[in-house]
Formats: sequence, C-alpha cells, structure tokens
Amino acid sequence: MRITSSIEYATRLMVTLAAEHGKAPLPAERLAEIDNVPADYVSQILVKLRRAGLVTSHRGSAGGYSLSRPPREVTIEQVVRAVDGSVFEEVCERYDAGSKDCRHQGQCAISPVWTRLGEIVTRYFESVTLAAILEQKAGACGAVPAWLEKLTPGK
Amino acid sequence: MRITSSIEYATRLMVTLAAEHGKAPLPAERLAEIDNVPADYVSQILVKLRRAGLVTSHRGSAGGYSLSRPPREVTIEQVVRAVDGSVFEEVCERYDAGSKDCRHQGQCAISPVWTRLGEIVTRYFESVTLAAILEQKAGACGAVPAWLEKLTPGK
DNA sequence: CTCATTCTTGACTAAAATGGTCAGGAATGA
DNA sequence: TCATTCCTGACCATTTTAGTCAAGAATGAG
Repeated sequence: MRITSSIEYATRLMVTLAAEHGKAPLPAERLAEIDNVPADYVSQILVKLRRAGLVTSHRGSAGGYSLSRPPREVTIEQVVRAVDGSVFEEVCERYDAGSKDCRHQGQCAISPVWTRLGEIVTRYFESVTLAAILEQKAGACGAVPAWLEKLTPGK
Repeated sequence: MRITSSIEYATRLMVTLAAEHGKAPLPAERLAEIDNVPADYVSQILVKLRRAGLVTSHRGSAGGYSLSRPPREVTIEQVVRAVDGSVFEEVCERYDAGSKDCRHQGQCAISPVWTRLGEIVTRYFESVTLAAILEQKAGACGAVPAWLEKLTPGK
C-alpha cells in the first residue's frame, strides 16, 4: 500500500496555495517551480482540483490558481478524493460487478476488515486540514496520537 | 488507495487454512477451489507465505499446506508483509534515493502525515488476527470501533 | 522400488495503472 | 492586440498487477 505521486503532488500544491491564501493567484508554472514537480503534470492535477471545487483558476496575465476556501476548511480527504475519485476502493466491488460472481458473498468474514480499514483511513484524512499542516511545519503531525495507542497489537 | 488481489487472496487462503488448523494439510489445488482463486496464482502466493514462515508445506501424496502457528498468533499485518514486503511504503524513500533530491527535505510539513497514516494502518492490521476473523463470521468486524470515534472530522 | 501426488523455481505474458509529455486552442486583461 | 495563462484531450513509457506455464525435485503410499 502506498501514496501515489499524484496524491503527494496534489497535497504539496494545496499546502503551497494555502500558504499564499489571500494573496495574488499563483500560475501553474510558478507552482511547479516551488514544489519541484513537472510543470505539465501540475496542470493536470490542478484541473482535477478545480473540478472538485478546491481551487479557483484565473486566466490572462496575472492569472493563476488560488484556494477556493480558507485552509482550515480543506482536508486531505477532499484532496485525495479530488485526485483519485475515492479515498479507498471497496474491494468487493471489484469482484461483484453486478453478478453473482463475488467471492465475498454469503458468510464472508474478510470484507469487513477492508471496509473498516477504509473507514479508518478516511477518518484520518478528514482529520487533517491544510491549516493544521501549515501550522505544524516542524513535524508535530509525526507523533502517534493517543487514541491510536488503544489498539493493542496481536488482538 | 486499494487492497490488491494478492493481499485479498492471501488473506482468504490464510483464513481457510486457519479453519483447518489441526487437521490434515490442504493441497494448493484444493485451496484454489475452496477460495475460488486461480490455482497457479495460489501456488505463487503460498510460496511467499511459506518463506515468511506463516505456513508449512508438506510434499508427496496427502501433502499440502498448513498454518505454522495457531490462528490467534497470526495477524493480517504478517500476511500483508509476507506478500508485499511491507505494509505501507514510506513516501520519502521514493524521492530520497540517497541523494539531496528529496523534495521533503528541510521543513517538510507533509511527510509526517503519510508516516502517521502508515502507523495507523499497520496498527490496525496488527490488531486483527485470523482467529478473530474466524470467530466473527457474521461481520462483527464491520462496526466502527469506539476509539475511531475520537477522531473528529475537520480537525 | 515405483509412481502418482504435491510442492519448487523461475521465466513468461497481458492488461492496467502510473507518471509524465505535448500540442492546439480559448479566455483574459494589460 | 497580444503576451499570459488556463483548458482539453490525446499520447507515450514505465512499472505494477494479475495470471500462466513448464520442467523438475521431494515424498510417501502401495
């Protein structure tokens, strides 16, 4: 399991835009320089972010991109969903496809594990805002949260 | 983000083997039938599980595979690690590659988000044993655990 | 001892996802 | 009016995923 480059890039772009929130819009090319991401690729990602309503674009000279909403109202969940379409793909749907072919049918004991994992990931992403990332520059995000400790390894 | 077929298959195989724990070993082909997974693919996955020490193989007639340890001592984390090599790939390592090229260097605010996500996923997988999956056939795993509720969406 | 059974190894392939590039066009405002 | 900037969609290379295949080596039942 991994974080794709698109997600990584999109998050970085959003954080950069968050830092500029309230100021003049940033052109895609400028964003590419700042975040060290291929310029054409940046444009592609920005299109998705715009279609999801997360950023607003302005054409013409002195144009560029800016956040549609204040950084504290934007979560990583929204960014991931904008780029990937969903946060966590439901496993059963790959096998279901409308038919009776699903290997999960009947007394399936496993699918709840994946479903729950999806919930956990989604919840976590929902809990992280751009504002929080900006504020915690030095890595306060890195600590294991208290509630996580409640999960005792090995059952 | 998604669960790959290999992971899904491996988990299913392990659960099936867990149900047979203590009885005669199950041949790979038999496992393939039971779990509805391509036979040759099953063999490949079983090899990884064996190399990780999770299952034991017996050759010859009446041979097959069996769990190396009781179901309550085997976690999903171990299964995932056996198949994928790791539970969650560290994002920075993809860019690092030993050079100064890492876009996460300096005051990177984002990488802790991915690191923490990795911890959360790993912890969750460590908390689910084969025994637990077997016992909760009807889907008790599906409920959102209490500790998860502590994560308030939107920061 | 022999032979069917079963695992072992490793190469091979097709399809999908990922990561990235490119070109032509349409708006905008200086 | 024209340089700037976004917009659209096609295109491509690489990697990963999913699955297949074949030759061979153990093993134990008979």
